[in-house]
Amino acid sequence: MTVFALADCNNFYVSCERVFNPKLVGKPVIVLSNNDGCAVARSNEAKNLGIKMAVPYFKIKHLIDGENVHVFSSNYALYGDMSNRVMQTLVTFTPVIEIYSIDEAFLDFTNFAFTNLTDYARSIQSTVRKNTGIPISIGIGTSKTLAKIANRIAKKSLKANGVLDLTSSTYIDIALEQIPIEDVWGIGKRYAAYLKLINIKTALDFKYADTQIIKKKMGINGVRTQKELYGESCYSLETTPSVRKSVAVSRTFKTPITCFDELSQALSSYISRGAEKLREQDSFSENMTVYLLTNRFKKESFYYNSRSHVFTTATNTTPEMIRQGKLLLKQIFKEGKEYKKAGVVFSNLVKKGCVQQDLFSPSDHTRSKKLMKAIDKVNSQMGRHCAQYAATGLSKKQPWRTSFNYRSPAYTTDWNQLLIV
DNA sequence: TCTGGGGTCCTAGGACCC
DNA sequence: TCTGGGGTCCTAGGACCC
Repeated sequence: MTVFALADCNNFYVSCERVFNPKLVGKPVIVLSNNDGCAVARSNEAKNLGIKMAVPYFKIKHLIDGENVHVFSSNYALYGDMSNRVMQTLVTFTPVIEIYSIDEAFLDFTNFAFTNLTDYARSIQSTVRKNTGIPISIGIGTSKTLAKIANRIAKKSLKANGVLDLTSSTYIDIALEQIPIEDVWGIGKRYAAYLKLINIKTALDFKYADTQIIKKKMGINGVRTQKELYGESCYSLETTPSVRKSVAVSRTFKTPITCFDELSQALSSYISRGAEKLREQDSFSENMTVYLLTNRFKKESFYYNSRSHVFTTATNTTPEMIRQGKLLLKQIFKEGKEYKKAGVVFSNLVKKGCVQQDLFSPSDHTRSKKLMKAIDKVNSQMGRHCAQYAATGLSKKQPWRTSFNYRSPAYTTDWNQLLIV
């Protein structure tokens, strides 16, 4: 039988801010999404004030001012680096680990037969805290879904205090009864709404529900989730990070754009970033999709359109992609609209060495490959936007640039922003 | 006034093949 | 009058995750 532990950082982005700013401990703190749009991380104190996940900033402004909530813009350089530190510590406790997201990892405890798992988890918890300053919770179960549920309870229950071992079958059903159906891993808003209609309200209801009904409505994954609640593991640990099957870059603009040239600059910079990501993982793209849209909250005037291009030979060369991207943009751009967001998706990715060449127009990419390599090197040594394409615009004050008005310093990744004590 | 970004997988249906 | 069966591949859309 498998045994998995899920280690999950508590209110991760907020905890990262607190490590370098201890005055924030015990106070309500939130971290906002791009353009300071929505609350994407909340301290427990902020949650207790009723600030919900992903709520727009402008809707809670009164609360923030009234209750003295500390507000931060997203600081991805800091969170990414802190995440690495946490993961590096976790690896020292078991080499069999799946880094599931920026703040979560599954650990394989399967062969820890002579270990008290709760004690072991507590020592992981305290070591991570000591090494990084980040508080984590750990849930243990015989399937990933049960480990997730154990983690959820570990976080909320005072008695569990951050660690819960749910491998003993005696307690599983008691735990499942406390879990609302929408909190089960794999069951989102849509399925939860349906399940409640047919009187499946908790994880326990789901476990003992008619499998045929689940299969019909939710397909094979619904059945898997049900099995996982029985403790039968259907999702194994993915220990080797898999290469991406698609790469996307998109941004919402701070202020709407009406002008084609500005839109084209924004899109060119997203394509440029996407091409960099492709080169980072040695992938080439066969298919590029460009899309744009107006404010999705103004339903009456909403406009969305997209167009794709298939490259004869898969590529990751920025200028070639920008050229095609602009052609696609021209096809979907409509005069007089107020655009709020644009993006690009690269799909049908091919690994280096597997790119199908064109028999009738064989091309030599040696020069462009050298150029891309040189540009990537400059940018990695001198900073991301050091060398860029003119198509992305030369002005620093483009209206489409994402704003971060409350961003903390990059304490751990920039010599000029070190914490001064 | 103001509302994020980046992914994965599954399924149904259409086109096509023999 | 009466029109089969089995299979693959691709795509769009819908669901989910963080």
